[in-house]
Amino acid sequence: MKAENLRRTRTNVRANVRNVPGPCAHWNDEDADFIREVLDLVGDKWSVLIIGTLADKPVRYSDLADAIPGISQRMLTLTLKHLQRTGLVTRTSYPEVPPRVEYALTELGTSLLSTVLALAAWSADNHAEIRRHQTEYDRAGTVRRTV
Amino acid sequence: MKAENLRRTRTNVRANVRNVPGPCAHWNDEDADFIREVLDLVGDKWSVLIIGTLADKPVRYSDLADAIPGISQRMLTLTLKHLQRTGLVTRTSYPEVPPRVEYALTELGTSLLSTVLALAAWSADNHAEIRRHQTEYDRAGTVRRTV
DNA sequence: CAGCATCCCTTCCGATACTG
DNA sequence: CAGTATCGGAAGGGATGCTG
Repeated sequence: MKAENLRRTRTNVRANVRNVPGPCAHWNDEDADFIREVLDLVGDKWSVLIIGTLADKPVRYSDLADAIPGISQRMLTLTLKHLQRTGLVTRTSYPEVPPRVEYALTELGTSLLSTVLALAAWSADNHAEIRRHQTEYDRAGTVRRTV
Repeated sequence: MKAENLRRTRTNVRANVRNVPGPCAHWNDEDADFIREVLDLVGDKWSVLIIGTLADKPVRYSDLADAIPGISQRMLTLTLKHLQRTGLVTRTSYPEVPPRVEYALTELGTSLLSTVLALAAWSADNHAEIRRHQTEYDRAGTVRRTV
């Protein structure tokens, strides 16, 4: 189990501490793991784009590649497998020549889509304000660039 | 602008194509950029944990470090700066000895929290089913491990 | 058409040491 | 206490070539 490198350092102190303050009022440590699992899935570079593309109909592999700007073959395949494993999409291959494979959202995938749409709406709503903050923050950092 | 390596390859073909199919019924390419920006922010390893910890009261630097299991000093500082730049948290330092610095959610940060809570709820609700799919998927892959 | 395997460069991030 | 600076391993992800 390679527990040998649990040497206590200044970082990551809390692992060895009893009686810690709860991390957050909205979830416990275990919940935090779950949400991070979902965020790792959803926060990756392509998953959300794929889910969005599959939103209302099954799409075949090459059509996905065409529909999603900039995705590489490798990442398309990898992400689809990942989504499949999580139970968000299904893969159906039709024994024809030439071969045809269609990917579709499962019910689970659809339910996640609607949740993600809330985030998309937030993004659209607050995009301008975020930009404002960013440029202001960056401008403040440029003061006295003495070099 | 180093446009020289725009040699058209089999990957990433769409960049050179006119008349492409829209990527998704729920957002256009530009929206996709915004949502990915937010996902990059929120999908990173620590942002959500920090936001959750700041949910109902300002918290000082060292208390954040204690409250969030496993975070390194480097990542705490980095993520806080990132969240600041985006306008989700504020930093207030009190000129005392010893120094005290408190981080707090802005209104923007609070609004994002409530959106993220929806995702947290989804995670909790569907965690068990996701696990089911994962183990089933993995079991299927273990068939005929001939080596 | 629908992938898989390989190479390789970039980014992320934890550990560690040092400062106002 | 609240950071900054630097290093090195691990992971992410694009390009390319090959297969059923």
